[in-house]
Amino acid sequence: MSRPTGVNSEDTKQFIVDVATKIFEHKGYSATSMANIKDETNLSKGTIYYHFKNKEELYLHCIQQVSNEFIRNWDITSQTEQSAEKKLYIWANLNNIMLQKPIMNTIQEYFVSTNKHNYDAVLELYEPEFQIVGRILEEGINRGEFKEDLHIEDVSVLLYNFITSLENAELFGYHSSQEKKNLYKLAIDLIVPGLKK
Amino acid sequence: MSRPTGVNSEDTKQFIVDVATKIFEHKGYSATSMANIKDETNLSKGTIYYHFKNKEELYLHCIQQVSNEFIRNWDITSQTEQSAEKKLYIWANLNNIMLQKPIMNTIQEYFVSTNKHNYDAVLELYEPEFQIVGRILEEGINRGEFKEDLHIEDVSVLLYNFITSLENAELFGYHSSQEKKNLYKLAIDLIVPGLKK
Amino acid sequence: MSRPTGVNSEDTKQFIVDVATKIFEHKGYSATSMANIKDETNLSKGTIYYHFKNKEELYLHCIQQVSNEFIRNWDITSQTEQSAEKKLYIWANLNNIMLQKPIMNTIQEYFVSTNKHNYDAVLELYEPEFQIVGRILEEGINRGEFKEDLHIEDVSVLLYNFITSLENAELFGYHSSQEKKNLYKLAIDLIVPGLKK
Amino acid sequence: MSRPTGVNSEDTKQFIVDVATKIFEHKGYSATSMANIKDETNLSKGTIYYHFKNKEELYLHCIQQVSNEFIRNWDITSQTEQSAEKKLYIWANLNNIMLQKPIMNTIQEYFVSTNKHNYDAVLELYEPEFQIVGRILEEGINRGEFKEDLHIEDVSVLLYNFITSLENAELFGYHSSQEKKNLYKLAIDLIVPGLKK
DNA sequence: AATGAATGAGGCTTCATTCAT
DNA sequence: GATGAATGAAGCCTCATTCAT
Repeated sequence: MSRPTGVNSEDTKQFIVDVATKIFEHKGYSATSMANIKDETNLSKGTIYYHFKNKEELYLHCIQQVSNEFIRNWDITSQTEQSAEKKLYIWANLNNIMLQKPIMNTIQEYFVSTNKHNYDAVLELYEPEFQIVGRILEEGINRGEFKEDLHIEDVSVLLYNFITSLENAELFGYHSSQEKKNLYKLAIDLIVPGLKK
Repeated sequence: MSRPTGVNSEDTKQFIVDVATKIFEHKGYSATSMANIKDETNLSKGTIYYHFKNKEELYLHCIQQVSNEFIRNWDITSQTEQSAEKKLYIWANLNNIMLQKPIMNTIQEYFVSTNKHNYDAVLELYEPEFQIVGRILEEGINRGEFKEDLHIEDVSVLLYNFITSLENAELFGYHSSQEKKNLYKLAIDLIVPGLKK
Repeated sequence: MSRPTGVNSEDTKQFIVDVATKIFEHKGYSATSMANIKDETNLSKGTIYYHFKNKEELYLHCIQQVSNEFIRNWDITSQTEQSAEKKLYIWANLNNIMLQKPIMNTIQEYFVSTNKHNYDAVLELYEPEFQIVGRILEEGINRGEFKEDLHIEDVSVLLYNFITSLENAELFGYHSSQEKKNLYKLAIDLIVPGLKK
Repeated sequence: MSRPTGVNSEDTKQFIVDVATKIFEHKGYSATSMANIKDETNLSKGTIYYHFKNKEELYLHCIQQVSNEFIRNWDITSQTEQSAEKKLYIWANLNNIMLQKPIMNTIQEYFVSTNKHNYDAVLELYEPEFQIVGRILEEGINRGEFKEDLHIEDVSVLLYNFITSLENAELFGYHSSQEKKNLYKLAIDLIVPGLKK
């Protein structure tokens, strides 16, 4: 990722967010330093602080953008009329493609390391992504694909955590893109029988 | 948690581990400072360093102990002859009871924030716990309960991540003990159909 | 030594080096603390670390500068055509004037206390100064002043150590400038007969 | 060096001094820690503090012993009737053999790092060794070997520093025992013509 | 005599942040 | 808009020393 040349304020800000996101994804909130971001962007500390009040604001900006991007991608990918089951596979695959690292893995750490105590505020951050699962389930029930007595709320939580937990796949030796793709698919394979009528 | 009075080296060491584990669980590796541990134990910095070479060693000691404890508990709980399915429920429940926070959630962060690159070393840390799942699956297949073509390796990873990801339940509003218990149970309910013949 | 007012990065850096050099000369490597340097400069710890990666780099910077200064001075002082014998006196006197403390006395301690094992790296540090002696000897032999069978390498080591060891003169009660000057001169008086034909 | 077996208090104390001397010689005063000495002796910290009030006392004890040993050795070696010139060679050689490290190289560092300001106290520490040189010179003059107008005081300082500075020989690539021996001999070769009539 | 657990001051370094230019 | 020098709190760790046993 290289610094935009026809520099304009908004570009610089976006550039910082992009670089910072990569680092936060990789190192989490506390372990990422403003110096890391400065080094990786080749900008000055002053510039970063010109665009963002502090580390926290920059972090939240990154989170927000990744979340929005995911939603946008999902909206595009899922438009076509398809079965809820198919949509689960698409959703899992999108999670894999976008490697939704920060959302689950770093938000929690960010919260405790900044001594926040209001969990509701966390939830808000990934509420939109979380609702995607709920909507798929709802659709599946309405279409008669899934069991009618599924407790959507609970199952959403389970599915959401199940899929996002796979960002750790790397740790378990799933390095190639294809291996990961298969793992995400297998996850849905495994869960679908429990959902279907 | 209050300081043991009949002071003896091993007691002090164990006391530090117990306190530190709680803090690491709560704040993760980087966000936990040695000062935190000093304050919470009411011991001096020197004493903590007398018992542990450095923060990393203390952390690994904590991880190890939690892991061992889990294994020990599992060995006791799972002795009786039971179906693999039943064992999955017992295993999930044990995960809930022991709130296996540090293992999955902080190890990854620890690794990245300490610039470790050797993934094998991480795996080793929770290998024993991880194998539990594998053995249940194997047993289920041998007993004819589960599908013969299950890829044990992959499914272990999925199940392990699935269940350990639920340590985030709190975030999603599952506060009471009973709510959590139900969630863990529901997770198995959901996955069992995908495993069974 | 007082803080420069027309603050500019390079000035600050140089100011730190100048202050640090004095302290390292006086206390050696291990006994000099960054806090000493902070106190003596009236700068903040952060500022010192902004200019120098760590204590070691700062120390080496000081060493380097003192060495360079000596070489520069020598190059100026020794330009004129003179006998090798005369040059020895000039060289000894320059050593006295510049009080080459750190080079011999602290480098060794620095090396050991930082667990360095590569002797070549030490040598490099004062190689340039060391070569001065060699060149004087060579010149003396070529000019027919000194014995032809002098082993330049060995004698350089001896002369270099001889003269630099006199930085301890203070310890032996040589306090006034004149007393020291005489001592350095006497050293050459004493050694010259052994060199001459 | 291994711990004496027929343990008795005085043996233990001596053992500590012997081990500590080696470490002080190698690392100097500040860089040597009581933990180093504990590790190297395989004794407990308590034991070391039982025998020595503190690090400083232990250090001075070591210095004292090395100095005494040197004097004792010198007294034995130099008894026989010989020329002053010959004695210089013997003295230089003894310096080489005993590797008189701590005396010159660490005392200075010890003094500054402990904020001592009374130089006389340093001198006292190695006065006895220092006097050896003076006595050789005196003898040389009385015997008619050396110039009558030698300023014994000054020349002693020069000779003493000259020879003790060679403890750095290692740094200059003189590793083998034979190489060092030659260097010490060459030093005297070089200086003798300046002393002789 | 000997031990080793405990202490807290102080050492090196990193960090988020500010601000004059 | 952008820079980078400066700051001081806080982080990790080592050290000499004490003391109950």
